[in-house]
Amino acid sequence: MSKPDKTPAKEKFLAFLEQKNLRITSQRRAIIDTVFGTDQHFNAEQLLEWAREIDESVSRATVYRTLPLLTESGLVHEMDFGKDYKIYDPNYAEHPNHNHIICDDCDKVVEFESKQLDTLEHEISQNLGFQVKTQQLRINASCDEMKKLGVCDKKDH
Amino acid sequence: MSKPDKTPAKEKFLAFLEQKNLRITSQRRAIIDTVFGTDQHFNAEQLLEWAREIDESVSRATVYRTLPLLTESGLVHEMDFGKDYKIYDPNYAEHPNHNHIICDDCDKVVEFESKQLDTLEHEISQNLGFQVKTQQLRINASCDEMKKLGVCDKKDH
DNA sequence: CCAACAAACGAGACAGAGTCTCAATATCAA
DNA sequence: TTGATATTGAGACTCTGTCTCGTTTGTTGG
Repeated sequence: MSKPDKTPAKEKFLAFLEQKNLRITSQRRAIIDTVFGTDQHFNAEQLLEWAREIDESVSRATVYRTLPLLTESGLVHEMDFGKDYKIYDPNYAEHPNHNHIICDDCDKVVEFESKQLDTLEHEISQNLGFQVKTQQLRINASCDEMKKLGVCDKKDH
Repeated sequence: MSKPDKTPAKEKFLAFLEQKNLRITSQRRAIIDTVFGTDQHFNAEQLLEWAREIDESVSRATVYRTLPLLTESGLVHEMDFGKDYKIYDPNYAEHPNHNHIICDDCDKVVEFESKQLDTLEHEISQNLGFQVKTQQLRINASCDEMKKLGVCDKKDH
């Protein structure tokens, strides 16, 4: 549930703010506590909702202003999969360069890393004359197998 | 410039419409002629603009209504890369399952296919208990090497 | 502790992509 | 030709995200 080195990310981000001469406001605290207090992916609207549970005064604008700082710090990863899919990953520092499988049936997002895949991508890119900067692989799939094991939690909607 | 079997896609789509008991209107004709008359990627707004050159009466709503039909037919592929990156590929039937390298410097989009990559993706997914339905790999890169060869057309903006 | 400056704030206007409604129109089979 | 109905355009609307502006709040130096 709670990982042993979960708090440091928060400290790192506070240091990041200080280093950039940015102020630590109560609203930012609420946002930071939310982000680094969860293991889940989230989108901007969810973050707003959660942060408001800590500090009701947090506004939409502040959330949108803080998200770029979080990604800039390298501690949170932004994944822009298009409409309804712009989500943020608070565990990026621990698992950079991971890929995503999205279950079309239950919207579950599963992450994985593959050195083999990374290598292949770099190889191909280099052959085409490109230097990889970032990559984003998304696989849409169905997880019938997993349902049997109760891992795929089918939502009713 | 013009590929030898470019027209068939248009015929296929007309057949697709007929099969679904959908009507062939002048607006749809304009859109179809545009889509299957280009090799380029495009977004909804560009398609609207181009189609209006053929038939000025084409509306935004009709473009947005027709795009799902085009993707449903399997002849056009939608790639939702998020903000400003939802683009459509009219050559999908000829090159399914291809991947994209986007040059961050010049916005050029280069496509590639890799059997090795596909196989690896399927392998990994299967190991995690998923059946791949669609996949989308986007690599953001810089193409300094290509610039020398004049392949990367740096835009001024 | 206070003052003052700048950073950060919230509210709400705005922007862009896309969806939806509805009355009018066009297609196509009979 | 006609009639049932699919399709249309205009524009209202939604949603995500950005921007402005007047106010508030951190921070630093005194």
